[in-house]
Parts: sequence; structure tokens; C-alpha cells
Amino acid sequence: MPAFSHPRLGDVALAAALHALADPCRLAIVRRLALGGELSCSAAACHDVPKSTLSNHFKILRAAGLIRTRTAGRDHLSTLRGDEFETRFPGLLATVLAQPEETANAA
Amino acid sequence: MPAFSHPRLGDVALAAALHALADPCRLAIVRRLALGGELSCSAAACHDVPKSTLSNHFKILRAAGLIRTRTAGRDHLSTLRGDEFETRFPGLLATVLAQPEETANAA
DNA sequence: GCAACAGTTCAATAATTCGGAACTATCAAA
DNA sequence: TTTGATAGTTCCGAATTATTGAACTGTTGC
Repeated sequence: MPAFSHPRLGDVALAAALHALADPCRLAIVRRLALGGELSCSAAACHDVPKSTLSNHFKILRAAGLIRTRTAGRDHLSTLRGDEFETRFPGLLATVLAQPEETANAA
Repeated sequence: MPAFSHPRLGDVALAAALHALADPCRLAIVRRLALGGELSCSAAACHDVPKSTLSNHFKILRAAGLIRTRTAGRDHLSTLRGDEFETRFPGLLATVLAQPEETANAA
């Protein structure tokens, strides 16, 4: 794996960004990354998501310009592209992350 | 058509809301509604989207709690559920609408 | 009545997504 | 180096979702 391809944020469409965030598993990953630090694919594990699906989620997040992934041995560590994303889509990530942790069911 | 079913905002998941906004055609509809007023299905017309597709887009927006639709003769007029949506997802709609009009291509 | 129009629903097709199995690459130990 | 376990990706068939023409419902106006 000779490094990953990361889009320039200018090439990311708003629809792609929203789509990437519109998935509970991907959003959970982004939330964790927003706390800081790097996250390996396996450490991300939303409940029982298979490896291949998880790998695909990371790919989508990468394509949306949300994360940057580097290879470290056999791990692929990802970090948020927070500042860049903020520049491209001002306020978007912060607003989404500010939403209640999900459990949408008020009476 | 005995009126439409509109979810309580408390029953709308964040993922559903983001998904609804993650489509250029639907987002264009929401942008127009955000300017105020009601919009009929046919008046919404994004370029060359067929009626059935458009109808489905409205259905998705309705299910996401973004719009309310009422019947007026043979027209189905929709309005934004702006305040309710804002209460459920603080800042979300405003932030999305504040994003550049789309044409993501800087060098 | 009839014809035109606004939208929805249905059904078939197209496009995405999911996930198991196979594969690649790294690390650790002997 | 060889063996074995681990981290991730890729491949590809299955399940899900999206698209859209055609048929249908209800409305308006003649």
C-alpha cells in the first residue's frame, strides 16, 4: 500500500461530505477522531461491523476529505482533517458533532 | 390523498436528516424553500428530473422532517419546517445552507 | 361529460452497499 | 528464514436502495 490518495478539499462536493457523515458508523468514527489522536481501522470497530465494511467506511471518509490516513507498520492510522475541512465547509463538522449523540426518540 | 404523514422531529435520526440533505436536487429544493414561501412539486424542477423521482425526493425530505406538505387542489405545496428542524438539530440547516452554492472546484 | 394537469404508486432496471473469502503486508518469535 | 498471527484491502456475489417510465388518482376548467 504505497500511501493513500487524499483529495484536495476543493474537489470535495458538499453532497459527498454530507453523505459521508450520514452514517452512524462513520459518524461514530469521526466523533472519536474529533477527540484527538489517531485511530486504526480495527480500533474503530462500531459494534459488529465486518472488516471489509469498516475498510470501506474509511475509504468514504477519506474521499470526503474528512480524514487523512497514514501507514504505520501494519496499521493504517487516520486523523481528522479538521482544519482543512473547516476551511472548505465552515462550521459544518462542528455543527454535526454538536448534535445529540443519537437516540432520536422523544415522545 | 388524505393529507401527508409528517414525522415528529423527535423521531427523526440525525443520519436521516444528513442523508436527506446529501443530494444536490433535494438540497436545491431546501435552499429555495429557505427563501420562504411554498413550493409545488413541479415548480421545484431541478433541471431534468422526472416527476416520479422528484416526488420521491419530496417524500424523503418529508420523512426527514425538513418539509411539511399540504394539498391545495391538485398542487402539493411544501414549506420548510425550519423552526422545528432547528429545535431538533440546532444550527444544522443554517450551516448547510450557508455552504457555497456548490461548484466544488478550486485549483 | 372530457381533456389536460399535478402527483403518487407500481414495477423493472440501475447503481450502491454489505460482507465473506482470499490476498497482501507487517510483526514477532524461534 | 520460516511459521503464525494480525491489520487492512480487494474481489465479487447478494441484499439493499435509487431511478424512472407507465399506469393510476384526484383536480381543474371547458
